[in-house]
Amino acid sequence: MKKPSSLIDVARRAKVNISTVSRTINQTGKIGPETQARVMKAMRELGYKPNRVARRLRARDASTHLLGLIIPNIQNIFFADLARGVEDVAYKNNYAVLLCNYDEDEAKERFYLDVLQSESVDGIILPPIHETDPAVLQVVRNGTPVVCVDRSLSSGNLDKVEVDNHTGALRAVEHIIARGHRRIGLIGGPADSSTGRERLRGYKDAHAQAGLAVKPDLIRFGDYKQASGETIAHELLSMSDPPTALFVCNGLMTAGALETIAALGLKIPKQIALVGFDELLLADVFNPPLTVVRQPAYEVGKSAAELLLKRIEDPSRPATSLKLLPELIIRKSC
Amino acid sequence: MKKPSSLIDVARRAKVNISTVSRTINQTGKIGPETQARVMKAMRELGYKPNRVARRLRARDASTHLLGLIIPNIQNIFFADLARGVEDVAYKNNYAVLLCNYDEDEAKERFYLDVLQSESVDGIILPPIHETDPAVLQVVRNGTPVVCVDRSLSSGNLDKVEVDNHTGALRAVEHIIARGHRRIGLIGGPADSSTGRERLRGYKDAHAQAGLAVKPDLIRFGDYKQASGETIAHELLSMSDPPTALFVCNGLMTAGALETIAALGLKIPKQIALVGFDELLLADVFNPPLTVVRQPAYEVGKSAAELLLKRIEDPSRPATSLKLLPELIIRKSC
DNA sequence: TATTAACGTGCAAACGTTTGCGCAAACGGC
DNA sequence: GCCGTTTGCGCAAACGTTTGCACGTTAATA
Repeated sequence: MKKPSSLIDVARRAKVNISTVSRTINQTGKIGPETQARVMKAMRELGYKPNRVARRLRARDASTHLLGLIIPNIQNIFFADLARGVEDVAYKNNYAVLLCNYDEDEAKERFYLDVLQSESVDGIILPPIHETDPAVLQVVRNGTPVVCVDRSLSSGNLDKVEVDNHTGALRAVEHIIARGHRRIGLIGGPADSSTGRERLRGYKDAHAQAGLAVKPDLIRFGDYKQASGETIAHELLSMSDPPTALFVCNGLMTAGALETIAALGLKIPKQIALVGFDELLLADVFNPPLTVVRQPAYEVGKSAAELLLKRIEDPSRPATSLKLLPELIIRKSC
Repeated sequence: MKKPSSLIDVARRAKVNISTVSRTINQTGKIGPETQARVMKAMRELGYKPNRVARRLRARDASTHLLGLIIPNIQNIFFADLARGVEDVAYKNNYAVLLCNYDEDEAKERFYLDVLQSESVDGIILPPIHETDPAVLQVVRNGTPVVCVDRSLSSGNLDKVEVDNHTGALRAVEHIIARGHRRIGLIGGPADSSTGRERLRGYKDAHAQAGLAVKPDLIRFGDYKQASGETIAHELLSMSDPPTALFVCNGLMTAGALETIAALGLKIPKQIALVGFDELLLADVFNPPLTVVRQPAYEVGKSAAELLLKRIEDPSRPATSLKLLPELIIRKSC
């Protein structure tokens, strides 16, 4: 392992003190122009790159240009898009992002939370695993800037950016009802997640608005993974009096439900109509094209990163809460 | 920002020297059992977490339990799966991974390469942006363990794990030919990428085997993004004598090509047959179900991480080169 | 011309670890 | 009972930065 050059090497070569080198790099303090030139030259010649580790160790208050992003599952396109959003604004501002994948596993979330704090990142972006997440609260109390995305945390007034899940689900189910359906199956998110609950609320409110009773046996809760969409769709569709339409609460479960529908040989939308949450890669060229609620995933990530950067700059600013509107894209599946 | 407890705090509370604390944590050196117990107790009481930054600063040779992963595009499901593979083995071995997204942008790749070195990660996994990538070579010369995935680097004998792109493409095009097609359009990868070239070679070899001439005007090179699949498919399909089948060299471009086919109102496979590289989320429930070459993306990531861990442990071990076989999944689109 | 202020730079401490060295006490073999 | 080894632990240096303080020089003000 060849040792990279350090401040000391540069200082020696430029015949100045290391503090002078440090100051020219960071543009802090007054340095004479010719000294500055000498230092720059030495840096170029040595190919000097500041050591981020040492920098972070020393300046635990100063900005260390590292962000943490903890997401449930990178294979879920929603989070991939979100990650891209934070990545892009981070890069524009010369920040790097440490991306962790916790797979909805609480132990793993803790592990990564520890790692991120221990790496002394400037701030963390994450969807809390559930609404009272003590580990996250602890991090907040430690003073690390945190912004919640997608799901919210009940306590603490944090910066957060979410999607308006209630409205999204409401519009979707309104649309389903307008199409004449009366028995609408719900493949929901986890009951203890804010997204799952909000979407459920939208589902119920749409029923109430239309004067329809909700039938509890048509409501099931999945875990946002493909397999659960598949099995729940199967349960629902093999009822003696099955629903005529399905509202599926995320993209992966929608794919699962589609598997089941295909396996059962059902025709969409005639035999079973379907509206999904999340835009999918082939949704618009699917047969039939899928009616979905598109979440502005990229924008969520982007806004969250911008908020986090602002908070890092000014830790005392009041917490901002953004709620982005999803868009109902009406195609042919319902 | 509440200051977390350090070795010093623990040492004070346990009434020992900090070196003793360090040694009990790392199980290095002989420590008496009762001292050890006292230290453990103090650590528990203070909720002590070692500071990874300080640790890395000090022990630039010792293992710091941080891996770097640089990928072209997290929104490409292939890389998401790959990332999951490395993530999983990293987590099992108590490593965290710093995930960076360079979007096929050379400047961004440099930036992240610098960051990772500057963070003194234990090792880096990446698909080189092209075959002679000086920035990567420089990192290797510095002594940082590197394993290449997906794409290879011409020089240097590095650990690498790739997919057998030639065989994958060969089987795919053999299949297309066996279905009776003679004019096969290729929507290829970038000409300067090893994957693009290998898949092209498979395409050509399949033609040669069948005694078919390859028609240069049926061969186009995309950039692995959806838009290029869309435009190239359009070019190809609006020729006066268009191809009867398309071989599309990655998943995103396949989605793009499907957009065009849908827009043109062409029937698959009667009017245009199609085989894609990469398994897609809805491929098997698509209408018709898509014939694809499935790349073992997760396994690539997994193997790469395992290789990297081995190399970190024993830097002098001979370089291993793995080539994983893709699988042709024959469905209905060709 | 004398007093200040500003400027440019160096010195050294601090961040939280790991680790080579040293030393006292305990121990074993003769 | 003496010497050499082992055991258990402390001391202090080192990793590469940033930054408060001090100090000499020059320029501005009275």
